[in-house]
Amino acid sequence: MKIATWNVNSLKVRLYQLLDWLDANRPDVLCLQELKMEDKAFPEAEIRAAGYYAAYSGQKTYNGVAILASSPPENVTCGIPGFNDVSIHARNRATTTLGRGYVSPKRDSPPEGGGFKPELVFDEQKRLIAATVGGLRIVCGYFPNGQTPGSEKFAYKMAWLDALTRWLSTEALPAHPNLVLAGDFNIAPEAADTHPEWKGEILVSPPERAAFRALVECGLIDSFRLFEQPEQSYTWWDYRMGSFRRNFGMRIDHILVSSALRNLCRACTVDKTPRKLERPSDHTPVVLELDWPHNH
DNA sequence: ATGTCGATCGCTGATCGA
Repeated sequence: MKIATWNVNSLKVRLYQLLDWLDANRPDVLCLQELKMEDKAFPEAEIRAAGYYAAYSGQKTYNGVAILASSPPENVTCGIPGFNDVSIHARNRATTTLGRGYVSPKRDSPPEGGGFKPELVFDEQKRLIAATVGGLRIVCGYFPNGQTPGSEKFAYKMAWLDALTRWLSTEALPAHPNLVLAGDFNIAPEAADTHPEWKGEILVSPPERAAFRALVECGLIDSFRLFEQPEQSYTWWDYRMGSFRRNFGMRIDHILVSSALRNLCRACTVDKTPRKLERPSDHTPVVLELDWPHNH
């Protein structure tokens, strides 16, 4: 099986690059992030004509994730159980200030007497989709960016990471020992994963890296590091400042595999070619070759 | 550290997020 991940930064803009890439690479599974479109706009016919089935969870302007596969994805679930569907009042404020488009459901007027009433709030950010393809559980994630350490968005990122790790260790991994977690993690796990002169804090801060380690410690392996890799391998370069030309990037897109799959990994590579096209995404695909028959 | 993108609202530019 060939399993890939790519943050396309608008599926509308990148559709023809995506179709070309599918033709050229024929992955069995492709995880997509930052669709930035609602489900009703998803290019179902074009994807199907390219020979792929799709499970998707879209959103206008922000986020949106999909799993494309050469056989129909089964048992599709969206969001992190316990995070997306059971938020408490304390999160309400954070949710409403996370930007345009993240409007919380209307609150009822305060109860008589002004007493505090815990309130359930649905987290609307479409950042996670999971499905079974060829007997493998595929989890596709668009991790929060976090903006800057100390910000409200950073707190959201850390809460999201915590919820993801809990869900994987207590539910998803026990239920699906053969699991792949792929996507835009918005974390460069080690010093080797950023340009040596990188100065920023976000995506590399100690708490984010600790959260990445906690994720790995619940029973996952960074497949990219199972293999010898070129120096300064990155998956994302800022559009500004000629970052791609200077290879001033970061490795923030990852394919993690459960321990049961470790010895089946054959190769993991970054494909820089789409980043060289006209109007590229700022991210480029990562591809894992797994010794796992599609009709397992 | 930010020179670029992409999307929105709604006008052809300002604003936001990354």
